[in-house]
Amino acid sequence: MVDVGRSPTGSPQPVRKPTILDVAARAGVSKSLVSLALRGDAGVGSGARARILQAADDLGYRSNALARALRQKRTMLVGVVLSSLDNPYHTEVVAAVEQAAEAAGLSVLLAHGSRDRGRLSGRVDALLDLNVDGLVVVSSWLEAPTLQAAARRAPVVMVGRSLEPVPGIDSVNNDDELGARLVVDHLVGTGRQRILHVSSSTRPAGVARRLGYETAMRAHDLERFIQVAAPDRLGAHLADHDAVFARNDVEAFDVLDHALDGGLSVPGELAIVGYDNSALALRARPRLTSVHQPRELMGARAVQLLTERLGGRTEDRHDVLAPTLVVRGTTSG
Amino acid sequence: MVDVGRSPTGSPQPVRKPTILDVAARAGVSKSLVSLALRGDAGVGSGARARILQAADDLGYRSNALARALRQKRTMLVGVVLSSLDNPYHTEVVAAVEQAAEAAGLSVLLAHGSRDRGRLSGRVDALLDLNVDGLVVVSSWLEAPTLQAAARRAPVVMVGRSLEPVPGIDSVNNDDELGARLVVDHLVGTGRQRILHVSSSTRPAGVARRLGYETAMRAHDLERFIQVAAPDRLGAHLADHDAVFARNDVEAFDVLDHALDGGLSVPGELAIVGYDNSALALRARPRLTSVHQPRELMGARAVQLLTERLGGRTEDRHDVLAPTLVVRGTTSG
DNA sequence: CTGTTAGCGCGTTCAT
DNA sequence: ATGAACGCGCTAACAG
Repeated sequence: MVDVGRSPTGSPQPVRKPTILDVAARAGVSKSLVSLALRGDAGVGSGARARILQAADDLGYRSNALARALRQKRTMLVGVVLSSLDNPYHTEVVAAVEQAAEAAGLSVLLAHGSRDRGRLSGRVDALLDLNVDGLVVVSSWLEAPTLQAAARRAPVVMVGRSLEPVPGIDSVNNDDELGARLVVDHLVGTGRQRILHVSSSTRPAGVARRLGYETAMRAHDLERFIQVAAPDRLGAHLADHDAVFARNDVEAFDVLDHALDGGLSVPGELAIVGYDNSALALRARPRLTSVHQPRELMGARAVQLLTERLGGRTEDRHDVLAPTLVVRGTTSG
Repeated sequence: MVDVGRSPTGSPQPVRKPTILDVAARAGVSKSLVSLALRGDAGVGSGARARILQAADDLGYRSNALARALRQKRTMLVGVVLSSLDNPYHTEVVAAVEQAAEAAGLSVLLAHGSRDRGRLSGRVDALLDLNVDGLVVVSSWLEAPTLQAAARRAPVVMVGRSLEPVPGIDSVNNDDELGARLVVDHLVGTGRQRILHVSSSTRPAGVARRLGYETAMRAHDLERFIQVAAPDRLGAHLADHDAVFARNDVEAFDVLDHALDGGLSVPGELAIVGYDNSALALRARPRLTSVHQPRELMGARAVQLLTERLGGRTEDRHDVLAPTLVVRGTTSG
């Protein structure tokens, strides 16, 4: 019962992980040949190959990814940084990136850093320290210097809008101004005039959407109303309007909540539109009209841009995809 | 303009990352001393130390985490696997684990694997291949063999319930049976009798909650009603009951949605209770009564169990924390 | 005390 | 099919 490696409780520590040398010894060949065989190199005799595979299997050998990465300088890993686990849209983008990465034979590691600059850039470093082959940023909280420093270590693609375009990093975004215009046009087309724009933050995307709202409202020759406070401080504001265009679904959801609390009928007295068309839009009652960002496409493009960089491209690319409006209960019915 | 390292677009590739040797050369010392100095070893002359730090700074040197991990066999990394990015409760648990890990000086890497066995266990391997010091599993989809194999490589802690306790891995969980009893007692205490339990799945936690429901109902000498289909196939079922206890908040939210669609008043005609007390509970209208799992505590315990294992503990531990009921609008008002 | 040399850790790669 | 060198940082043993 002195069976190290399998204590009564099935403990973890004991067994030193077998290395390539153990496999080589067991198969009676050199470690070089083991390396070749395990990676399916053609020039390995079938006898040796069989013995090697057998030995590796017996020992439960797994090559040490660290050692390999150290030598090859590539990991087939792409890091994804995100600052918000609780905004469904962000996690949906992440899922899309994962899917595209997997299709490209890349493995995704996530690092999450709440909305704190320091922590977040620490997470970026953690990923880069692992020598990820590329980085996808799903957060607008990283500052240009941090991003550029990162880009010096690995290709970086930003999904979503950064404050200013950062030289050296690619981006995939939707056309926020167009999205805002779709919203305003739709609302005006259904007879709304006093359209309030709600945006609690000055995140880049929010700014772009606000500009889009202003432009579109001007085009319709309508008065602009902008509420920059958080939705829960809307107070009696809502009653003065017949529609709200919120910066994103999260805020639209909150606006809806407040409107209903205030006894307003939606969409009767107040129409509400969100942005992102996230899962939240489908949880709202009534269902939330929202601007759809083509996340699958965006995720796929992000990975594509990354692999292009890895392939040698050096010019920056900034893809802008067209959003679409999904009309639901908060503006019709 | 042959300035490699800073192409016109600020390209990434060029500059070979400086190694410890570069720093040593620049400071005119051996690489050993650089290593010592950078890690704050006492026995380094202040002159040398200054020159080394200066050199490192000039070069923007960052030690290669891979090389270090390879040597030291520890990474100060803890991997977190999760199978659902869209269940708020899961991401809340992850956030709690992150916070606790950070407090313990550990850095968290996330791997996400939808609800597919194969993919998920692939993600586990990816993390282990990076030599994470420990693994926290926030998913009930990993099978015992996979978990045990993982535990052979690093300490594994499961947050939440696995089908069977897996020897060799620790766990932190809430008492699902108690949670269910709290729900039933509360409902009965407010005059409900025909309480339907809704559970679309047979995940371990769901099973435990169902058992708890049955036990509690029996204790009250009440008839048990169990609906195992997804909430959207509830049909007219709801009208036959005066309360629903759903397996988790996601399903409770859906039940609420259907009840309202069906013209039932909540909580008047139908009371609804969820489980997890996730962000979703606060998005529902009326607000969802739900069983609170102490996630911060659970996250902290998970990290604690991990560090204990790293410290040498070999007996399994299974922490069970007490849930509490948070009463809100779907059962009162 | 301060600093150096030598070699390890593990897998890949190249010349033989 | 193999030995030797390599990638990069850590560390035990040793010299000044």
